[in-house]
Amino acid sequence: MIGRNCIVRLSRYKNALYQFKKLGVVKIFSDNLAEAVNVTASQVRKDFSIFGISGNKRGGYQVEVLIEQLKDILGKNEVQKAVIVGAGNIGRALMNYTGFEKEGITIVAAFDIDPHKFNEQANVPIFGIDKLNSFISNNKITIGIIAVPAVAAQQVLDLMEHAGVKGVLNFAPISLRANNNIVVNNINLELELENLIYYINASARTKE
Amino acid sequence: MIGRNCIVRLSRYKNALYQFKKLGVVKIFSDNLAEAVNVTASQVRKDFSIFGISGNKRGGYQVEVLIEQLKDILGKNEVQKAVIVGAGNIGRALMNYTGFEKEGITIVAAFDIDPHKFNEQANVPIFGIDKLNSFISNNKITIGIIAVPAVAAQQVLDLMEHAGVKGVLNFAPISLRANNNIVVNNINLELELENLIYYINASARTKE
DNA sequence: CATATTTTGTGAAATATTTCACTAAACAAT
DNA sequence: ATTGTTTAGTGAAATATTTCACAAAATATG
Ligand SMILES: NC(=O)c1ccc[n+]([C@@H]2O[C@H](COP(=O)([O-])OP(=O)(O)OC[C@H]3O[C@@H](n4cnc5c(N)ncnc54)[C@H](O)[C@@H]3O)[C@@H](O)[C@H]2O)c1
Ligand SMILES: NC(=O)c1ccc[n+]([C@@H]2O[C@H](COP(=O)([O-])OP(=O)(O)OC[C@H]3O[C@@H](n4cnc5c(N)ncnc54)[C@H](O)[C@@H]3O)[C@@H](O)[C@H]2O)c1
Repeated sequence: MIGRNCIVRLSRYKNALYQFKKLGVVKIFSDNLAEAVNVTASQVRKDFSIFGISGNKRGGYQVEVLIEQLKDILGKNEVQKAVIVGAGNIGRALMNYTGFEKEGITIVAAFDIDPHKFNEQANVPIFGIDKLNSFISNNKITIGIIAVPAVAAQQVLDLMEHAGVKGVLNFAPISLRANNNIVVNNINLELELENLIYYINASARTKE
Repeated sequence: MIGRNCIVRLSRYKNALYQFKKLGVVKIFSDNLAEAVNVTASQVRKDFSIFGISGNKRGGYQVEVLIEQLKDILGKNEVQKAVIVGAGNIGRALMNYTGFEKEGITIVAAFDIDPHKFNEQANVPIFGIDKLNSFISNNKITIGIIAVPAVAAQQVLDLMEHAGVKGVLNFAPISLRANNNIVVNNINLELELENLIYYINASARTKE
């Protein structure tokens, strides 16, 4: 199985390629991409070779072709539907965000336990949590986003898993238990800040 | 220099330890922690050995002591002050979040370019971006959070860097250029979802 | 008190990841 | 055509990370 960092780099290459494309760049070399993504040129070539992506010696890679190949590997050639559970601060920020659409990800509905939050007419409708199971199976939703308080997160994950969700992005700062038929990625902002603080201090220490 | 994954694990150990402490657990063994964090017991011990954390053979580690040692390594024994730039969806979600305080991180102010967003009386006051520089230096802020649109992100980073911020958490989905006197951690949610999609598909492929 | 058991701490071994370095293809220049 | 230059592709080497496995310490047991 291919490591997460490698897949993250593929996403970064793709993003960099979008920028290059916007600037009118048509062909690109491994070292241009390397610089844009802050890795070595051989890393770029090795990553590509793992996935059988090839360019032309002395001619580099065609930007458009490369984007398509990366999108293909990353499973971006069909629109992905996601639901959010928890229409609080984070949940609403995500619902209002328009940037996922251009990445082929649509947030189709949200669910909450608090009736004050319900709003079936909103752009992203907010339903009661009791509707989650049928909504997911009727609409073949594969992605769930957990944006509820930590205490409720495991229970929401269990609901999602049972309903047939295949992957979960979890914002609650606790580690969740899941079967291995479901993929869970955690966004833990406390941890990210903590991590930042470590490296700030580490870098201050090195400088003395 | 010690890799990010190792530091991330330290944070996870600490979080797991808080849970154990809450349950009244006083001493703990490497395999308990390993299970809680989903790594091997020797990984736990190796991590600890890197930082000179030691327990007692057959007696394991004292939960309270271990928490303090980890907090110390992670630089959590003093309160850290952070500012947000960009009082939009994400910026406001972070301002309203009370969970950072218990981690010793205080969001002391936010800054925006749009006068409609200004609110100097709010719990977390929102000022004009022109006040950023003096606020950071007067208040010795070390952490900046970028929550502005991608096009403005580099410019905000430059302002922060110039003002003396040492570490930045960036929510804009682009790669930023910084000197190496400043640490930048990126939270790229598009990328995280993309990554999730890759592994969902990969796991579907494996199962056939 | 002696013996058995548990669990740490850590070199060594095993894996995984990244970088090196070189071959060969593609193209340009003459 | 010939020669030179550039750059992809890739095994091999170098590094980094994780796991193994075992000696030594701490504690329990009889
Ligand atoms: N807001 C942030 O900036 C931030 C930062 C870091 C982490 N987080 C984490 O993200 C999660 C959400 O944070 P938030 O600030 O949006 O919280 P919030 O309290 O604003 O929103 C949580 C929402 O979840 C709903 N909810 C609670 N239990 C539920 C259940 N069982 N089923 C369905 N809905 C339920 C609540 O009604 C509420 O609307 C939390 O775990 C938090 O720790 C948030
Ligand atoms: N909202 C989300 O869920 C979400 C998800 C993924 C990524 N992001 C990223 O996070 C960032 C913020 O997203 P958002 O949804 O909060 O955007 P938003 O448009 O709601 O808010 C951006 C804020 O930044 C302010 N701003 C713009 N230029 C500025 C400048 N030069 N100086 C100071 N303030 C400035 C705007 O006035 C606005 O208040 C974006 O880069 C976005 O791509 C957001």
